[in-house]
Amino acid sequence: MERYNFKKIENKWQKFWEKNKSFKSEINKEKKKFYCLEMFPYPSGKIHMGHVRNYTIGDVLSRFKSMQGYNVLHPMGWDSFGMPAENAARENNLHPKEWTEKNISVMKKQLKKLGLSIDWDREISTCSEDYYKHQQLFFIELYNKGLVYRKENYVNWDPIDETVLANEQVIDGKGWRSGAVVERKKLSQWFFNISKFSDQLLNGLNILDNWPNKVKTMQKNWIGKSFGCEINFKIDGKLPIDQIKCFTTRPDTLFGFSFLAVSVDHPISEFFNKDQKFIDFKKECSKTGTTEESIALGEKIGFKTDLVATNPLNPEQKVPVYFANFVLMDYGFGAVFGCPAHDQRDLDFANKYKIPFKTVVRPSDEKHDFSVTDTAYTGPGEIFNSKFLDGFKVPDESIIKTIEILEKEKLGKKKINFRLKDWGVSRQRYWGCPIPVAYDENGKVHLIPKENLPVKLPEEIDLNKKGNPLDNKKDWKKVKINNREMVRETDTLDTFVDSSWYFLRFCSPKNSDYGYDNEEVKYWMPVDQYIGGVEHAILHLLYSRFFMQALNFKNKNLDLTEPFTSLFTQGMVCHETYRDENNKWLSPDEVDTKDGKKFFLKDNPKKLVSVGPSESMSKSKKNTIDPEQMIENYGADAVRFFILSDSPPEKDVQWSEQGMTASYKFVQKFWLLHQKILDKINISSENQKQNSDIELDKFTAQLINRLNSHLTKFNYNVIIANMHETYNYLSKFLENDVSKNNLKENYKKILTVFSPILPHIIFECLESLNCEVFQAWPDIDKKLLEVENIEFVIQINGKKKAILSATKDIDEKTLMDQIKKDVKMGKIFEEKEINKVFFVKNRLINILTK
RNA sequence: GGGCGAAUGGCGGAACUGGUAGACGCGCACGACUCAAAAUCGUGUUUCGCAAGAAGUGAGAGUUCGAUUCUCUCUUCGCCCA
Repeated sequence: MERYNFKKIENKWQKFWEKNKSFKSEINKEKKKFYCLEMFPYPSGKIHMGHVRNYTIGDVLSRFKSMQGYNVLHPMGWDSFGMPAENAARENNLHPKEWTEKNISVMKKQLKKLGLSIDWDREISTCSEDYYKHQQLFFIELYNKGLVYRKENYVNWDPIDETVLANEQVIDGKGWRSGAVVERKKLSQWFFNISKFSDQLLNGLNILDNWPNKVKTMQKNWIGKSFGCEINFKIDGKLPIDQIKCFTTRPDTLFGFSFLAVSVDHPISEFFNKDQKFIDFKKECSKTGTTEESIALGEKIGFKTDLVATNPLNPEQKVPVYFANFVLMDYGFGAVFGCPAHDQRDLDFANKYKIPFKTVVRPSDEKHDFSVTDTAYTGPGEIFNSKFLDGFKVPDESIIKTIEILEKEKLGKKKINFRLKDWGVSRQRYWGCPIPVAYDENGKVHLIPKENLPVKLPEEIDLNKKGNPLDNKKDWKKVKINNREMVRETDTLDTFVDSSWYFLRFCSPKNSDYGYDNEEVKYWMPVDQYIGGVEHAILHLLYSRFFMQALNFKNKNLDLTEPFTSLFTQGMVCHETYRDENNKWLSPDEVDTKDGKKFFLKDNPKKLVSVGPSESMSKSKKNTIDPEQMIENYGADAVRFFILSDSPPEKDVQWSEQGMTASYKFVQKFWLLHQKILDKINISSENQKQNSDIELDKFTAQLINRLNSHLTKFNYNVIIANMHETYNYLSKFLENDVSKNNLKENYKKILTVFSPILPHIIFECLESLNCEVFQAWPDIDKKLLEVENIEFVIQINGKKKAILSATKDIDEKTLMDQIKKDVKMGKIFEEKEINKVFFVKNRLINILTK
């Protein structure tokens, strides 16, 4: 018997699918559509195991849905703008475009080797002019709708490289390449007005029933709607400042007011800009960084001003005004009122600067002597020490009533605040979509006329020069609009913009006059199932949702606000980590073991290797496994089988060599079994159905029934277990005498339902069984799911004592009689008196004795 | 610091709406084949116990005839936000 030659067979079917355009998708209004989308990859060089997992999950679903009769759209493309291309270009002296295109061609070949059911005719690449020209049009559309604007904002500035750094390029406050201390610098930049849709983006989450709650909570927290009030504090001092506005969610603690803190970027700071001490303080603040994290962890420092603020509810109370590093200008109004007793951060600050304060909330069970010293009290209770607020229940009643009082006295007003900030889309880089605007000699913004789009990236570029590459490109910058000399915008768009609408492009990838075609989008959208890593739970998904809002804004272009009906977030692929005696990372193929406990260097078995915990695969820790190598060694079917087998798709999975070989062996065994089944069919004759035939009918029906549910719930690891069970069952089953056609029909169904997992070998099996290779998903005869005999669990006092086979739907009395007749069980009733009996139909009986 | 989630054999994990815990795989042990090994096949494999039996799903409580599943407290771990 011939061993299964996966290389030959996989290649054969991949060619077959390609030649026949088996996965080409076209509008067909007769059929229900299913749009299955996996997050498209960044073409970094080669595919990694994360891609294999992501795309295998999507492929199984796509194939399943199309067998169920859906018209499936399953496209693939490339998120191909971005920084790594520029870095690689510098290192290898290769143009970003060439580098990117080379990677795409490699990765496309690799993906094809996985046997994915992708409609490659719809392939898109965000760095192609054909894609980004539409994006420029969207930019103009959004600009005209008033959703795009310019404002000054801080960036991480590397003074040596004269470049803006992304947050992840700042390591310990220094530029990752130059090592220079990073400065905060103000630049004029482009923003998308995402915060305009805060409420819609928040409320939209409510209809996304098929999104993981985790992701919805993350988005909800990110949007951060808070209910509170704005309060004007009267200011006295030598400066021309009358009042400072604060936002607070806890106006009810106003009698605990003990200082006012403002951001160093607050407009009033300009009155201090000549004070050397303030300048020093501001510099000190910039060292602690701007992220909320560094502020939370860092030391809280303040700069005391001579200003005095008045408590609006208690005008005789005057408190000092500080600049403080923990107040951010872009949240609220850049000013907070400090209430140390009921906010830990305020308390730390007050204790540090010895600012006196008062406790105004006490837990309901505490009496008059409650007071805060080192730990702020933020829980529920009631207001005290607060005159006319005394006795209000904290939090709800106290906050609402206090706001009512403030509004009545015209001291403040109710306000909803959002944490969500507008989306800064300017990037001072070359490899991105050019922003289609120019500036006249007065710096006024002019849109590039539509007929002059796309604004193409210049081909020739020097990435080794300091500064923004496009800004250095003097000839490219010059542009004539309406016969006026102007200067182009040299920033490019954040690559998150590229991925915010690619799912629309897939519906009509070749539409030339707009980013998408309305009719196609109406048919295919929304995405029925979106699959990707949870790391994109916030930004990418929120930006995509925003884009739908923005395209619909004013003109209801799409008549659709949520792009992704269902979302599935898959876990990561992990592997053990290895280090040598010098603590240097080692890759798995440099390491060997005999017993799975002691590991040593392959080249030098005397050198022991220390084994670290299994972590998500990453190049920096060298714990990666190359998918192409695995496909080469074991075949795509075996790799698909393994990546689905060991863990539920939403959880992390451990890569293991043993698991991989086991999967390979399964594929081989499956092929041998297939030969045996073919032989059995050949030698069997066409008989009347016997017991064994009916048993097989039932097995098949139950299998399909279980698979239906597992597939819709993404229990793919259980499907793999079912495949093993089926293998075990069939190999035993062949010992029976069977009816020829019955075996063939059942086996065909079994092959069919496993084909989404192992498409190549199953297509080969179906072909050799003389069957159509594209099978429809089989229906089940419901009668076959019924069972005649139930294995009843007999419990005495809640403990399992025996199992008794009884006919289906047996009643309690008949079953009790049977139990009493039973040799072993009967005795119990002689000894003990029955107190009560619990009978669960077709399941169990629980007998309680005295 | 806040939010969310998880915890089941040596390991990965199964268990429908509360109803036989440990499916399936890996590993391990023994056996067959072999001069031998690998591969393959077969048997076994939660723990304690010779056995009958008992205990058992992170710990402790609660609801229930019955809890891996529901409730509360705690511990540990993970993720996200900070």
